[in-house]
Amino acid sequence: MSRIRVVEILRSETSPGHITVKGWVRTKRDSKAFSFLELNDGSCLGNLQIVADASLPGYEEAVVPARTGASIEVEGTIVASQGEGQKWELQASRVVLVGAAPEDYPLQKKGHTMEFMRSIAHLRPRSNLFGAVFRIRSRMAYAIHQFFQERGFVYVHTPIITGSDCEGAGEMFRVVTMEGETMRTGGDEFFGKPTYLTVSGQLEGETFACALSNIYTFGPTFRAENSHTSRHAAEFWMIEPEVAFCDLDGDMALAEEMVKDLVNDALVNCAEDLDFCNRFVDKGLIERLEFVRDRAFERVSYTEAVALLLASGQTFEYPVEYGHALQSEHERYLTEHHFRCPTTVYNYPKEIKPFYMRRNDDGKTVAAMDLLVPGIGEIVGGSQREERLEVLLANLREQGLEESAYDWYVDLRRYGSVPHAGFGLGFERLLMFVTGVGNIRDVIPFPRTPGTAEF
RNA sequence: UCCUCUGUAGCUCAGCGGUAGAGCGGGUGGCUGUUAACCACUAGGUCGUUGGUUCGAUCCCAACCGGAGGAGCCA
Repeated sequence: MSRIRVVEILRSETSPGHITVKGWVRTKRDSKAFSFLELNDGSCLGNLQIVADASLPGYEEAVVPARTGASIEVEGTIVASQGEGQKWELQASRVVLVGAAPEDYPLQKKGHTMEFMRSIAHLRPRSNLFGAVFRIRSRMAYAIHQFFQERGFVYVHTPIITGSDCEGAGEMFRVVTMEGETMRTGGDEFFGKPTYLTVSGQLEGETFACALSNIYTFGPTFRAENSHTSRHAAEFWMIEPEVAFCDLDGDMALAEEMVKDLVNDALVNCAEDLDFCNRFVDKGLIERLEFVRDRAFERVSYTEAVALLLASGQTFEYPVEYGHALQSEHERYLTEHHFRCPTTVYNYPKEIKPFYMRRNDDGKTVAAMDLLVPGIGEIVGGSQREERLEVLLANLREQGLEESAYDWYVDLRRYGSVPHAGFGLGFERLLMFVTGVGNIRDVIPFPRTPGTAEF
């Protein structure tokens, strides 16, 4: 008999009748005459309650040893439950123990700390929270493709191994080939030159935007920063759209629309899992997501933001000063106290931003933007790109960068240059925002952070 | 890289200058259409590592290792 998924049964209006389910035992309650088993197969948060009479053939061999963590296959009839707490239950006619779980199975029927769960990352998806988080992660990945595909964006796979050693977006991991235990470098490089793991697909993405108009990338990104925070990982996923014939306003509008769309998608399609997060992770989660979906985001220029912070009367650990980057505490004040909603800050001083951002007419600022959300900070960083050849070359020189290394990038400005803009959205930061989970390590299946590459 | 906190049973923690306890989990028995079930009994620990102080250290000190939070950097 073919297997039916638990989610289908739990959502069924009428009894699916005689069926087979397969999954893992979450808990079991024995009585003399029968056992209750809670079966979860990962198709949804909820478990299916199974009633197994002690008179079943094979009860001793299959049901008795089917303790928490064991995998089983059960055939039987779905009937309305006599007990409180569930609509349907499975009256078993046959139970097969597929894989036993000894009594040292680490996941107990109690709350565990997130730290402990990280130490058993191979088993934590079997818990309620991590099952929910990773179903949401999957759905959000799908929703991202849907968002862009519906708007005519082309998905581009930019390289993971890159030779651009000064993308300016952070410390990079070096790619080398091994000769036994020694690394082959110098004049004997596999690629003929030093290569690195990408820190951004933006520069390559721009080339495709200047051909296919609207593109996006969605893939792994690597930073070798020695960061020990709840918001940084060495390996994470990033979404980077790039749009030709687009200015900063269009860029900001796209970022805001995207965040709203993804939040809405989660509310609609991950309701049960979000409800769990709302109850056990962050009590205000759903209210906040609905707020983000329904209300317009705030927009302020960097100059206005600085004035606002100076006028706030707040004492900050780092003083607010025009020309300096906004500190975490400043961003937090804006999103969590002043506006109390997602906020886009734009037009930053050119000195604190990279060479490729478009110089504004005031000569002092560039057309950059950061979308900040309460609780997390920057979730999107983007800009209109400098499309004027002479200005771009001047920027390269001003920042002491080797012009020849960016030859192909500069070519975009030599041949049919167009105004264009784009941004990067940290996938995991979005997930933290959507699930309320406070640590990036808990929205990545097997997180890589300094000193940790287990599993 | 810097600052702070932390490391005691499988898990979560308490404790004390004279070598340790609880709850949960595990095991055994009982009971019940149960649902983080309940009741009784029971087994688990060279108190992160290495030095130092001391008659004596799990407890005090130092270094190291691991974990967490914050800062910077950013996504």
